[in-house]
Amino acid sequence: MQSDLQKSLQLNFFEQEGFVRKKCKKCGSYFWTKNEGQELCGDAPCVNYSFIGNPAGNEKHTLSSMRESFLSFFERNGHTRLKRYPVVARWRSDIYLTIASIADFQPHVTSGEVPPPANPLVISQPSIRLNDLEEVGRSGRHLTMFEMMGHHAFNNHEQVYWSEETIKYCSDFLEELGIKKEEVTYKEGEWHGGGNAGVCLEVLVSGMEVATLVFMSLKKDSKGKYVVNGERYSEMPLRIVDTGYGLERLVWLTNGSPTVYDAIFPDVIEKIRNKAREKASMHDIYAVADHARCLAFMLSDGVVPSNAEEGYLARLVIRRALRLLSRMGADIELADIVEMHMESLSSDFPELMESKDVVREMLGIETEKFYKTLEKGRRFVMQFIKKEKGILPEDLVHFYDTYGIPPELVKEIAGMEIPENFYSMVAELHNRAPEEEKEEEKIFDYKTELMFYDKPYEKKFEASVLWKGDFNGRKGVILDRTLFYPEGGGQESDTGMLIQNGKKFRVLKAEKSSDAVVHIVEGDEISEGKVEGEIDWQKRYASMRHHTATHIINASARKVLGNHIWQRGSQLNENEARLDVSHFKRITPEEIKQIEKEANTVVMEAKEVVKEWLPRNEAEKKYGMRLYQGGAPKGKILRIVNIPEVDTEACGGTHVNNTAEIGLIKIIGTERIQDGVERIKFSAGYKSLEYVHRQEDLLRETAGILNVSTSVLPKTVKRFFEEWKKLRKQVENLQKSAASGAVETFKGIKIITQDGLTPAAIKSITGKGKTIVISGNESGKSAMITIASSSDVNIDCSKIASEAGRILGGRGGGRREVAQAGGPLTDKLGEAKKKAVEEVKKQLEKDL
RNA sequence: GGGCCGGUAGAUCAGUUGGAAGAUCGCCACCUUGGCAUGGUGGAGGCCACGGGUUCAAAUCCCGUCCGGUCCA
Repeated sequence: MQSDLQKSLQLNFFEQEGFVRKKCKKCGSYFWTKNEGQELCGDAPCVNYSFIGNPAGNEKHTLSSMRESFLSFFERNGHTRLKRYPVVARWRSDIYLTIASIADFQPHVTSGEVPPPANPLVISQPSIRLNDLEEVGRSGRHLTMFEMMGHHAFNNHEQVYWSEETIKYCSDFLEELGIKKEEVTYKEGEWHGGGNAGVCLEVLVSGMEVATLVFMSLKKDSKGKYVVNGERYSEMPLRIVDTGYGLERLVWLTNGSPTVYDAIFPDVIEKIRNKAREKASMHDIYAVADHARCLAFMLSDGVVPSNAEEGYLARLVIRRALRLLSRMGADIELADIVEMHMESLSSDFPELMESKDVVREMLGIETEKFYKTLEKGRRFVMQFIKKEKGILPEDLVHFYDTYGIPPELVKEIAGMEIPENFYSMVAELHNRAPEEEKEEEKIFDYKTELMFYDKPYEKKFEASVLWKGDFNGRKGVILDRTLFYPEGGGQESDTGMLIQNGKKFRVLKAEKSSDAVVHIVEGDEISEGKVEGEIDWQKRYASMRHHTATHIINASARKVLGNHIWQRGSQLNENEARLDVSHFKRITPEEIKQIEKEANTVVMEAKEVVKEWLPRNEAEKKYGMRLYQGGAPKGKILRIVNIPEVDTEACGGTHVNNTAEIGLIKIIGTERIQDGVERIKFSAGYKSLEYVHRQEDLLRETAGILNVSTSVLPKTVKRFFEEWKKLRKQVENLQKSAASGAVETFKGIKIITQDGLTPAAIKSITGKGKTIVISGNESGKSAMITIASSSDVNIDCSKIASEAGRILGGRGGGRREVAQAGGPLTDKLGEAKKKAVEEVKKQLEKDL
């Protein structure tokens, strides 16, 4: 550690309380202790846990009582208590899951852009980390989901507190738990994450790290003077106290049980054990109990199991739990275990129970899917063994990667050993070059006033040219203000005209570049000075309808399908809109109708669409995390589009003033773009009408062909299709029974020449023996001949086909017993058939 | 977001280098039996996902669409 950073940890607290700084004999790190004789840092692996069977503190705590002790301690000491954030980090684009309490405030608060929701604050944040998945259950201390309790202070303009106060709080809190200063060791260290870094103190009790006190004062900077973990950092104006107390670890510490699992959810473990086989491994039972708790949070916070993104992480945990459950032969469903957790957690987190039914259903579907995959895999492996006579390690990897067949299953069937480096072999497959860095965007210092927010219904405006020139190879113009909506938030850009001195410049597109809007134009050179602008109102108004309709469809889908519905993307233009939502099964036609009905009800209720600008914190407080449907918005002031009692979203798009303007919302179809994500396509206003008209035309045209009324179309089409199938069969059968064409007997062999025979008929005829069939066929631009013989006739049809094909101007070939020839010269079909008969006879003569 | 597989009879799947659409189970009818399980014989059931391309010829090769499976970040 760099010495100036190190010095910042020489706190007055240590001096006043009689702590001494020492260097660990084993690992060489520096630590603070009250015991002069202490030689080791007090952290694993230098020392072992000493609290097992010998709990620390004056009272055995539960999760609930420990959490409350922590939160109320800091509340008493001037901190504001915050509710937990979801375990899905929807406000962040760099991580899927919330991995720490500080993650709640990254990047906007830690960057200084947005003030913290309270300062200082205290929170207990459920966090999920899947890095050590393999260790969970086995190590006795690893968890996939844990609560990180943290008190945070953000020191910027106002100075809240820094390291001295932080360590005092920590020490006082531990003493309240009955852990004396003599029992605590503080180890110096560095911390980095999420683009920030700083020094930290690890708080160690009885050999376990129970908390980390981080003093975040650095930000990533390639020219910075500090180096942490190989990256350069520089000092930042915002200094952040980031503490993380492990709730589960503290509970464990005060219980002294053999594992952390026994301390935090003993009842769940007991129930699983009762249902499991006698010899089931405790490691497996612990792991299942842990995974189920993780799932309780993930699934009820709206993660839908999927083959991509955070949904895949949920599936990973589910499948691991299912595998363990089946290994221990447990007579209990995963959903039951998850529900047990939800019930016992519900007194502290009542929101978990709200999605109980959906969670059950999702787990049911996932369980079914998993066993189906296993069953398919089992059959596949058996067949593979039969065919290939052996399985190579590469095959094992391929099975897993492509079909999801776990190697254990292959081992069970084929008895082969799983290579030690199996998972690194899988990783190898997915190795790829790091992504190319994006080209740096042109950054302008100009700022364009966005007029379309205040005046969404204006069509014309006047403005001055601030800049003109080349913009990524096209002509660009920046104005001081504009009505043109630049591409963004899934909404396409406006088009229109710029007019200067009577000269017109077509605007093809508008793009945002930092604070400026660049208009991409066509035409002569524009000059400095004033311009008039006019947007293509038809296109804009249709886009506005589609955008507001998108919010309504989102809300309607949530109402019909459930609370797990979140927007996963959207695209809209003047013609149609599509909305991707998280959902765990296909949306049925019936549900589509319901969503459509809900949406159009909102339209008919003629609700006002309220648009307002709110500071981020205020908006979150007022409307909650549901705001973030379209991903993570930037900035400290958010634009809120609110359809009262229906939907509220942070959104920068253009919207109509009243839902009645939208007109008919018509859902056109759904697609499943990935497991767990459904795309709903729809249109609004005139576009819906156009769609309905197209559908009607289609029906009328179809009915016209059949000369029936549209109402009997299905019945009629069905009848025709059935009849067609029946007739086709009849033709086949007739041909089989009566080969009525020319029959000639040559050397005791029947030579049948009849055109238009179906393959099935030819087969049936040659099946009788001593027969040769030559059948011609003309279809459009080409002629074809099939030559077939029964197996007791010694001729080579392939050669004959080759000859005949040449006559038809093409080629021919096939097998000995049956061959085809064809070519474009349809008028030579007769000649080709004659040739074929001649060749047949020639071969028969030779044979005799 | 990226990669890899697949879509053939009601179900599970074969289908070789492009050259006549198959097996097993299930279904129907008949035979065997006092009846049932079973056994025997015969039969029905396929726009080979859809659209386009290459070719004399495509279930097979190429492209696109739709539907499904799976792994990774």
